[in-house]
Order: sequence, then C-alpha cells, then structure tokens
Amino acid sequence: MSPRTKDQNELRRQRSMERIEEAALELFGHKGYGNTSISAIAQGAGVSKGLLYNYYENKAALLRALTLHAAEKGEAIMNAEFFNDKKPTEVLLKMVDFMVDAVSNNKAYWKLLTSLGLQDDVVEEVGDFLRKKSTSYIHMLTPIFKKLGYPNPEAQCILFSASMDGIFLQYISLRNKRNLDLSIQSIKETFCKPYNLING
Amino acid sequence: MSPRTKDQNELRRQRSMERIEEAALELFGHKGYGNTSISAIAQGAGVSKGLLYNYYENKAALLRALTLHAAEKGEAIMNAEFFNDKKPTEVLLKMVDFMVDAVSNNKAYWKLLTSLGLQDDVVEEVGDFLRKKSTSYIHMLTPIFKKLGYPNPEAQCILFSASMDGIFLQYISLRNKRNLDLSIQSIKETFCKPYNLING
DNA sequence: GTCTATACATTGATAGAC
DNA sequence: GTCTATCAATGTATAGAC
Repeated sequence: MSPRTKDQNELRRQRSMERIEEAALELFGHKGYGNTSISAIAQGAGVSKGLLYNYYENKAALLRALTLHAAEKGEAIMNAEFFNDKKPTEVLLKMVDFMVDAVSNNKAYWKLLTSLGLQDDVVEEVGDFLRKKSTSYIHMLTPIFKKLGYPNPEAQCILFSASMDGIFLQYISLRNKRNLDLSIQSIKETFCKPYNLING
Repeated sequence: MSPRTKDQNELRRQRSMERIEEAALELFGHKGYGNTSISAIAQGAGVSKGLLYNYYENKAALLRALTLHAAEKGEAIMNAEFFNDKKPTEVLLKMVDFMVDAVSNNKAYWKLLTSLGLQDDVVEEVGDFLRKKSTSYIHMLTPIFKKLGYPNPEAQCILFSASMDGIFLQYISLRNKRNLDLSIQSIKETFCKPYNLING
C-alpha cells in the first residue's frame, strides 16, 4: 500500500476545489450570496465544511476565487478570437451571438455578477473588478461604432452595452426565451449596421 | 392624563410601520435581502425587534408588504398622467424622463426589485409580481411603437424596455452619472422617433 | 403600542483525529 | 487530504412586562 504521490494529491486538491467552486457558483448565483450558507455549499459539493475551510480562508475568499476563476475561463475566448475580423458589423454580430451563448450556458455566473454589482459592500473587491471589466469593454468596442460612422460612437457604444445587459437581465429574471430571441433580433437590426444605412 | 384616542393610536401604528418599511427598503436594497438582519432593520427604524414582529409575521412578510407598498406609490402616477398625450413620440420621451427621475430618486427600491428578480426562491410571490408588471408594461407600450410605424412593434418595444432596464442596471451598479446621461440621450435618439425618420 | 428578556436554530469558523 | 466534533456569535422569532 504505497502512499499517494504528489501528483495524485495535487489532482485531488484540484478536484475538490473545482467541486466546491462549482457548487458555490450554483448556490450564490441562484439564491444569492447572503442567502447561501457554507453548509449548503459543502453539502452541494459533497465535502465537509472542514475541507472547505482548508482551501478557503472564509466565505468572502471563496466568492473572490470563484468569481475570478469563472471570469478567466470566459475571458480567454473573448480576446483572442474576436477582433481579427476586419468588418465591424461582423464583429458586432459575432459578439452578440457569442454573449447570448455565454449567458445561456452560464446563467448562475451571470446572475451572480449582476447581483454582486447591486450590493454595496459584499466584497468590494468584486465590485471594483466589475467596474474595470465594464469600462475596458466600452473602450474595446467604441472604435467599432466609430468605424460604423456614428456621430457619437462612445454614447452609442454605452447604450449598446447597456441594452445587452438589459436583455440578459430580463431573460434571467423573467425567463422568457421568446422575448430574448425577439430583442436579440431587434438589437442586431438596430445597432449592428453602418450609421448611413440607418440615418443617411 | 387621558389615554390616547383611537386616532392617535392609528397614527402611531402608521408611523411605526412606515419607519420600519423605510429602513427595510434601504437595507434590503443596498445590502440585499439575505444580507440584512431583522436586528439591523429594527435599529435602522429606531424601534425594537419585538415591535417589528408585532406588525409583520416574519422577514418575508415584511419584504412582501414593503414591495407592494412601494410599487403602489409609483404606480399611481404612472397610469393616470401618461397616456393622455396623443403624440406617441411625446409619450415615449416623457416616459424616459419620468423613469430616470423615478430610479434616481428611489435607488434602493430599484436595486431591490432587480436583485429579487435574480433570485430563485426568496418569496416567489414577489417574482410573480415582477413578471406580471413587466408583461403589462410591454402590452401598454407596444401600441406606441405601432403608431410610430415600426414593422415589428412588439419586438421593438421589448428591446426598448430591456434597454431601459439595462441603462438603469448599469447606472446603479457602476454609479456613473455621465454614462447614464449619454445612454439616455442615445436611447431617445434611437427609439423615440417615427420609423420612417430612421429607416425611411 | 412598545420594549426587554429570552428561547432556540443556524451560521461562520476552528481544533484535532484519522 | 479529509472528516467529525465543537464553539462562539448571530439569526429569527416569541413571551411577558409596562
């Protein structure tokens, strides 16, 4: 009976943490951070509370780790793939579809981010993280609207970003797939065209 | 030393409940329902926990009462004043300004409604309430977009509603007044015009 | 109508055995 | 690496005095 190797141990660690963060994401997202207890998370992950505290200093640290890890996963795809396309309309259309997929497949994560943004204190670090993400998103996207010929590309970009957020907010809170489809179709027609085609 | 009259007692009751609901709204809204304790509410209202439980059966009942009362207040103005105006563009413009005011002056309430919509359980009654409000809003507003000549007025209306929600969500989470102003200006230019002026 | 005192459950977090 | 046992603190809710 040989003891476990280092690699095996590392694998176990990794798997445990993954399961904990998965369970926490699900619960934080759907029930809210404050409505979720450590016990519930441990139970959801199939581990003991003790083990959870072995990996995370406290509840807030778990939230922090979880948020950043989930963000990293989504991030990787975003940056690389998108801005190769030279046609600005294509970039926008692709981005819309991409985000619809991302949100649909990670409802809990989206819910969590949104509700964290609404709370004053709760790990202020996460709030800052959200604000940074948002402004960098605007900066990245504004040039696209400039290329499309909008007279005020920044304002248009901000409205576009807000509209996307609103569409997803409604989808997640009202759970109406038809409304999602309708508004996605509308937003493509409204925003993803050269300005002169709209008002020229 | 005469005892208090019935009217005086009723007044006291009313005042206490108002203060409790005010404090609860502030705390629920800014910190979240699950992160707010009864003790904190009682303290915020300047009353004892005992008194709070004298008026509300439990925390959920307080949330319910509070939500409905706050909704009633806002509701009264909405219905009466708005749809007199015959010009559809005027109705939309007035409504946008009205909602900007409403949200700016009741951030806590808006935060609360939004975050309640994101949670799965938490007084499912409130969730239903939100869904009903939303669909009735769409039904009320769709004819306006029809009058404006949009080929798909319902879809346009749903997108408009989502965009407004998104603008306020961003304003409330990112706290950027400039972005609010920019996107409000943009949404007026984008949505509050006859269709033939845009694509004709 | 309002408060204080208290009961009881649950919470976040720790210590120590395996 | 993982679990069980346990603690102190805080939570919701109730009972009874004034």
